[in-house]
Formats: sequence, structure tokens, C-alpha cells
Amino acid sequence: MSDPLYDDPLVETESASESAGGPAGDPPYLTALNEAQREATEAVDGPVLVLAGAGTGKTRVLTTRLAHLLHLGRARPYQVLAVTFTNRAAREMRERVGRLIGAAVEGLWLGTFHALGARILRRHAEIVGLRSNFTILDADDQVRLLKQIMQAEGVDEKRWPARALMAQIQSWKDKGLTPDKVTATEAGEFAAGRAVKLYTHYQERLVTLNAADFGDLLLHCLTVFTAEENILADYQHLFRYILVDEYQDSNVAQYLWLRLLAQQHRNICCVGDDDQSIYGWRGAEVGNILKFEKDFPGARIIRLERNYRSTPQILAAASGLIAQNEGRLGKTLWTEAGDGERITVRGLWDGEAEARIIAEEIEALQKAETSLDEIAILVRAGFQTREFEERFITLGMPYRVIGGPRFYEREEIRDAIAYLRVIRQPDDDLAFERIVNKPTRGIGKATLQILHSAARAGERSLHAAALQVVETDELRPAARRAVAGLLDDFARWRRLAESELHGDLAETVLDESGYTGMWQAKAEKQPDAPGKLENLKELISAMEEFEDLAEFLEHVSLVMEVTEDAGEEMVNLMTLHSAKGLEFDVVFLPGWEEDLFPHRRSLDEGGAAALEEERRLAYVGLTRARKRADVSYVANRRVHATWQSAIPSRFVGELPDEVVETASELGDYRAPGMGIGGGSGEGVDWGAAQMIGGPGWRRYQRRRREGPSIEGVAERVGVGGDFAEGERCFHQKFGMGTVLAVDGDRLTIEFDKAGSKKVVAQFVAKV
DNA sequence: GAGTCGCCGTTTTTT
DNA sequence: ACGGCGACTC
Repeated sequence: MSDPLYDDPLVETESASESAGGPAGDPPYLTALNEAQREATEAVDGPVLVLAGAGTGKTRVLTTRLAHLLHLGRARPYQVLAVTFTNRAAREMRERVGRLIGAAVEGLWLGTFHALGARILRRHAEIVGLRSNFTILDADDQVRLLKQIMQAEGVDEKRWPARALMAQIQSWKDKGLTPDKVTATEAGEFAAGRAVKLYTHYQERLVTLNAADFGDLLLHCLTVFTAEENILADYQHLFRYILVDEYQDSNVAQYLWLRLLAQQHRNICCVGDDDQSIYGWRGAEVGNILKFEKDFPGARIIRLERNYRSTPQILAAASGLIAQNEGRLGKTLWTEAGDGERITVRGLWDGEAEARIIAEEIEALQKAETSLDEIAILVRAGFQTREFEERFITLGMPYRVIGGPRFYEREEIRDAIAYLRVIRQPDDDLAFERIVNKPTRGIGKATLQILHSAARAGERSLHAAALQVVETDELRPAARRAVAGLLDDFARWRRLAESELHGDLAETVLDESGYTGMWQAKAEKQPDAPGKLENLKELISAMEEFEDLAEFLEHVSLVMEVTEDAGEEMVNLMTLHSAKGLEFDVVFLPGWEEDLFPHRRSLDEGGAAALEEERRLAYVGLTRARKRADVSYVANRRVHATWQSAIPSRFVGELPDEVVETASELGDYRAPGMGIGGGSGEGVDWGAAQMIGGPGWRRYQRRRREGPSIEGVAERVGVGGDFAEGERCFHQKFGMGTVLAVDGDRLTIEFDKAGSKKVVAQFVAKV
């Protein structure tokens, strides 16, 4: 496939199709596909839903299909819309399609929903009251803006946090609801029913700020499409073919957006896997994929079920697990791969032991020449990475945490960008406010207050208000000079922006504003100051990769991540959510405990549907593994401050016995010194604890699913309660202590060495 | 405008 | 336990 179909995006599609050979010879990219893949690739006309199980060559189908329809001459590159969810997926698709069609890839409308939404919206911004250079706000900006609005409206921020309102507004936007469309039932109880009013104000403020948030990038498009039929018709004609990746993750707004655009040609191909829908809590509608046939009558449904990634054991484990879900479209993954190991299930004493054992396994793998890049630890929640990190640091084992804090979210980077935002778009109050007194230049609260009221009175931005206020004597002379000085600086920088290269401009601005100087001055007191200066340098050099300031700022707001250069081999540490779409030779899945996975809060909020989503998450985790998957759980997990006893996840019990190998570290359950091994009937039912994790336990769990609640089991597994105040006791972790208080099975114990702690009676032994 | 105190929340997260 | 944030003080 070294010969691109197109060297030049302008090459005639017809001639390209001729050169590809007649009916006798299939183009080589087709013959490399299996039957289902080939069917999905060749069914270019009409609506098609491709149900692609994990590891079945989904991206390959998408990219080949795209190349194929260009090859057939059905469309020119700019007539094809290819949508993904993440920048990572967009990047991958761009690369892979580029390998097939060459430079023509640049002509495609290929990108994330949001990037494409922004691209369309910038062309028609005036229809929703924006200018085409509008700013894209991030979550931080949104919260600050909402706080201001809530303060102005006198909403008690303690009772109704701005973050919650942001989430609410986000979810309305995900559903395609502008403020006028939010119904009374959906308005909810937030701020005594004033949420919709706040939403309205928020949207108004965004217009004065010439800004849009992420949700707006799609929502405003919908408004444009509905308000201006001609514009919609233009796009409907333009996009002859539409391809959508990860369709199970689409929300209502995205669905509406696609449906409008696909209306004319109806050549829409959605690829997805209902079993991998894990973003329901963020507004994704599995319903979209389930009702595809209804939305697009006559749709072809093609299943990709042959898996090229994992061993039969891993597939069997994943399939057995996911089979417990109802409401699936149903797929059965199969593979021709022969061998493989069973998946390992380990029960361990606590999180520390878990980190230690997994690290040992990784060291063994390393000795056996497995690259660390091919090993991943996938956790349910971010805090779980900590124990592993600590362990890796003491061992000197290189690791990377994927999805940690991001470059563009760092304070100094956001500040620097705020300066650039104000230069490009003076009405961006949020950016202006961020840096107006950073470094301190004598523009304090009082001054800002005056600027704010002037802005409100004149219904204009802070920057515009400031320009006017400095002409009057409303401000004290010192403040007036300071504001005037800053405005002059900005005017000068703005002129400079026209001649200077944007990288140099940034350097000048950070220098002249005193921003760099501020961190240099702080270097003595703040140990992270040098690092921040480094980051600023990195930012400036990163800017040089972009055409101009506008393009750079667009990148910053739409692509928050920074592509990491492949350097040293490292173990990968990330949440199950961020692992979707990735694959590794070896995957460790720690923390399979009730309340952590499936997560308690998820279950509390979403009930049965949420449990199924958690199960899909487990499915995603397992199917990331090519050769080996190790599941583990612990008996004791420290949550926040206190130790909690834990029960193995019900998902452990749902793994088919035939493909599970129970590891023998279970001995850890009866840790030496517990002094309870023989104490039958007293304190802890260690018979039950020994059973945990073994095949017997899994049967027990399976039985339990049909039976009563978890609470009942907790009572049977560990019966606390017969401790008395003042009694002496022993705890594996904290040693000897005296019981201070008894609250059901929770004991407050004054330990001789460790001080006073709350622990669960189950893990304390009498002496 | 910087420093200190006390209170709250603490799943997943892209864009 | 801990960090972040708002309120308060100097």
C-alpha cells in the first residue's frame, strides 16, 4: 500500500478509478480483508451500521472504506465527512487513511465532532450572534463565568455549586436543548428552579464575550441548520458520504447533527459496539445505535465478530461476562488463535500487596523480554494509580500515567494563553480577568469592580469598558495609570501581532508583561517556579508548529492533550475509560471489588442500567489484552482516611470457571499474626474469607446474584458486633489496640502505635 | 495583596 | 488524609 491512490488532492477521481484495474482484479487493499470486513467496506451506498466487536478490525474497515469510495470515484475528498470522538482517533484515522490515499487526506472533513462543529460554526457564526473569531471556553472558564452569573443572581453558591450547574447545562446541551427548549420537567430543582434562567443568562453572556463552550460547537450548528435551510442544504449536498466512529458514544446533539447532515444522500456509515458504550454518564445514548435501523430505514447491519487481538481464553472471559447484560444487539466474538493462558484471578490482602505483586509480575515479564510499553494497569478510578506509582518509584520502574493533568491546563500555560487570547479577541473577559493583575500591577479588586459595573452598564466587555473608563476620572490616579498602561501594552502587542511571528510575539508579551519575571522572582519561594518557566519555553516552541496564532489557539482549545514523543519504554497506568481503543500484550485489572468496581456511586445513581455500563467497562478492560489478563481484588482497601473491608466484585464471579486460574496468593488472607485462624465462630468467619476468590466463591457469588442484597452477604462474611468497649484487640496493619467505641460493625480503636482509627470489626481479632 | 483558617467533597472525562 | 476555595485578617 505504498502507492497512494492520490498524490494530488485535485487528481480526477475517474482517472484514479481507471488506474485501479478493471473488474478482473480487486484492488489489493480489499483482498486483505475478511468477508465481513469486505462487506462493510464495499457497501458504500445507503445507511450502514457496522457492529464491530473489540479487536475485529474496526479502524481498518473505516479507513479502507474511505479509501475505497474515493477510489470508486463516488466522491472527492472534500465531499466526505469522517467523524471521531477523540483527537487520538482522528489522528490515527488521518495517518492510516493518508497511507492509503496520500495527500488527498488533507481534503477530507476528518476530525472530532467538536473540531468539525467549530469549523462549520466559524463560517456561520453571525447567525448565532458570534463573530468568526469567537473564543472556545474550557471547563474552568465556564465555571468562573457561571459563578459570576450566580453571584449576580444572588444564588447561594454553597448550596448550589457552579460546577453542578455547569454539568446540568452541559447535559442539556448534550441533549440538543437550547434554554427555550428545556421543559419544566427537565428544569429540575437546581437553585429552586432557576437553573434555566441561569442557563439563559449564561448563553447571553457568552454572546457578549464572543465565546462558545464545547457544547455550543454542536448546539449552535443545529441552530444554524434549522434557522437557515439554505446553509443546511449546502452541507447536505456537500457531504456525499458520512462515516462515524464509536457511534455508541454519540449523544443526542451529535445524533441530530449527523441525521441532519445525512438527510440528502443517506450514505451514512456508523461503526460502533454497543458492548463498549461506557460514557452514558456523560450523555452518550446507547439508544442511538440500538435504533439505527429505525432512523435509517433499509439500513444494512454488518457484524464484525472475528477477533484478531486476543487469545481464546481472554475472549471467553470477556464474552462470558458481557453475556450477563440484557439489551444488547448481540455479537459473538471468535478467533482462530490457538493457545493462550487462562486469565489469572488473585485475591490479596490490601492495596499495597496488590501493587507489590503486580510490580513483581511486571519485573518478571520484563526479564522475559516483554516491552513495558506492552503492559498496562487499568483501574476504575484515578486515585487507584497512586499505590502503583509509589511502588514503581521505589523500584525505579519507569511508568506513565495516561490521562493525568494536562499541559494546557497548567496554571502558567493558561495564563500565557490568556494573554494571547486577549490580543486576538479583546472581548474575552475571562482571559482578561485572569491576567489583568498577574503579575500584580496595582489593578486590585476595587478597580476591577469599577470596570465590571462599567461593563455591565454599557453592556460591553471589560476591555471595552476599561478603554472608556480610563478617559474619565472614575479611577484613582494610580489605578488609572495602571489600567491605561495595560491597555497600551495590549494595543501595542496587537499591532505587533500583525508583523511578528506568533512564537516571537508570545515571547515578547510574556517578557514585557512581566509574567516571566514574576516566576523568576518567585523561584526562591516556590520550588515549582523553574519548572513553570520551562513549560513556558515549551509552549513557545510548540507554537511554532502552527501556521498562525488563530490556528494555535484553536488547537489549544480543541486538542487539550500534547502528543507525547515515544521515548523510554514505560508501564502504562490509566483508567478503564481512557483505555478504550488501546491494546496491550498484558493487562492488569486491579481493584475488582464491590463498591469500587462496580462503583457504588454509579450504582446508586443509575441502578440496573449503570450496573450494565460498569460491566461493559469490565468488558472493555479485558478485551484490551492480547495475550494475558490478570484480575485482582483485595480484602482491605483504604478509602480516603479509613480502612474498608472489601468483597470481591460480582464481576469476578461472572468470569467463566473454565478460563480462570485462581492464583495461590490467597494465603495472604490469613495473614500471620491475625490470631484468628482457629477461632471458629468468633469475630470473623474465615471459612468464608478463605473461600473468597476460589471457584467456590465464584459459584457463591453467582448464586448470590439471584438472591438478596449485598448487605446480607456482608453480614455473613464478617460478623462484627461482639466487641465491647475497652476490649483489647489486634489488627494486621495497626497492631495492638483498645476498642473505644462500637457502632454496629464499625469500631473506633485507639491503637498503641498508630493512634485512633475507625476500622471494620471483620478485620480486627480478639486477643 | 499575601497569608491563614476552616469547611467541603472526594467515579469515570472528551472535547 | 488531603487539597481547593472562600472568607477573613494584617
